[in-house]
Amino acid sequence: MGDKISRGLLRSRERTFKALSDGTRLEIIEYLKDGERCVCEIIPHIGKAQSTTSKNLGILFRAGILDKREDGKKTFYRIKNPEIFRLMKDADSLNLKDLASVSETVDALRRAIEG
Amino acid sequence: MGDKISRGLLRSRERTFKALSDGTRLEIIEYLKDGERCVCEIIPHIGKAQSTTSKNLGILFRAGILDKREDGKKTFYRIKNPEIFRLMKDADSLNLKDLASVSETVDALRRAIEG
DNA sequence: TAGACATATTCCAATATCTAGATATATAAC
DNA sequence: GTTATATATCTAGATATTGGAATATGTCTA
Repeated sequence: MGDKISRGLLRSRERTFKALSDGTRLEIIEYLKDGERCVCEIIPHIGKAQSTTSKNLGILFRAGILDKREDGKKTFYRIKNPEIFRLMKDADSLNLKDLASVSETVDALRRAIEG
Repeated sequence: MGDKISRGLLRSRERTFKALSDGTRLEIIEYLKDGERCVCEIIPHIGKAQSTTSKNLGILFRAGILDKREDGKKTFYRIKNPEIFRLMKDADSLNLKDLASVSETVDALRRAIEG
């Protein structure tokens, strides 16, 4: 209990969460859920400029979230570690519990009014 | 496979990760690991201005990560849902796997050089 | 070899957001 | 009135996001 957490661990958490705190990058991750895709597919799917998409891919790559493979003139990105999806699921379940408690509150209010 | 993720889910993930993408806020979360603390304890522990700390507490509260309870003239904050620590663990294990692969690489290089 | 293509990278500009501190005010409890 | 806290305003600096344009690299192809 109460163990001091290392600065380094905090900093790497921050880096990870920062990489994930952008909608465009979250969409890229979702798009790669089913397997690797070449940049030429990712760009039109995301619908942003080439430089923008390339920069975001670089951010995810440097954060250790994506991996890449070059084949001829194409580059394919993929999820480096599927554990990232557990992170997503955990985030979702946190958010869903929030929604659930809101809906419980709404239900309670409804009962109070109608009942 | 390939199910379209809802915009709403993406947006709430983004909100969650954004709230977690700041070192000060990560420290607050760590500080609350062992139970609730009043703002009067959190401020000196974090070592930032009162307004700054209060703002960060508000961000975590509005993101659904912290809960609060008022007692007299004091306010106590606590972790709303301990699942948040699973998120932290997941982030750590992603990062540690990265470190592991770096250290494997270093080891391989060392073997190659030293024979 | 010349040229087309895929991608990364860099530079630039515009805009937006974040972070923090300082200060002041509002509220409620003591 | 003092204390604890939240909130708002203002400032200032830092960082992020995007697009555009240009450039560099490397690969494939005619």
